[in-house]
Amino acid sequence: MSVSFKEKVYILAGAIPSGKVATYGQLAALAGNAKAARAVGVIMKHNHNPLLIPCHRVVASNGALTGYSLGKGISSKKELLKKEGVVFRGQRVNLLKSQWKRHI
DNA sequence: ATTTTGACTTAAG
DNA sequence: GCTTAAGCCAAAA
Repeated sequence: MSVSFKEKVYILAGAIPSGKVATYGQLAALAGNAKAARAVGVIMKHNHNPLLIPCHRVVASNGALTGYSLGKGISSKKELLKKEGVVFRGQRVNLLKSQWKRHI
C-alpha cells in the first residue's frame, strides 16, 4: 500500500465534519484494521498536525472523551465539541446522534 | 531487531 | 453503571 496506516488515520480524522465525532475503533476500521483502535490512539497522541487533524473529534467507543494533548486536555476538548454542536449526555458524547457516519 | 507503550474495545462479574 | 481482565495493533524507543 502506498500510504501507511497512520496516514490513513490522519486523512480519516481530517474528514470528520464539524459537529460530528468518530470513535477510535471506527477510524481504525476505516483505515483497514478494526482492531487497531489502540494504535489509533497512539498515533493521535503523536500527531503533529492539530490544525489539520481535529483529534478532538475522536472519542472512545462509549462516547467518553479520553485524551487530548492540547489546551486543558479533556476539558478543552469537551467545550470545543459542545461548541461545534455535538450532543453531550453529561460527561459523554451522544454517539447515537453525533457519531460521524462516513458516506460509503 | 526486540521490547515497551498507550487518547482502545469487548466481555464478564 | 462501574470495575477488572484479556486481547490486539501500530508506532516509538
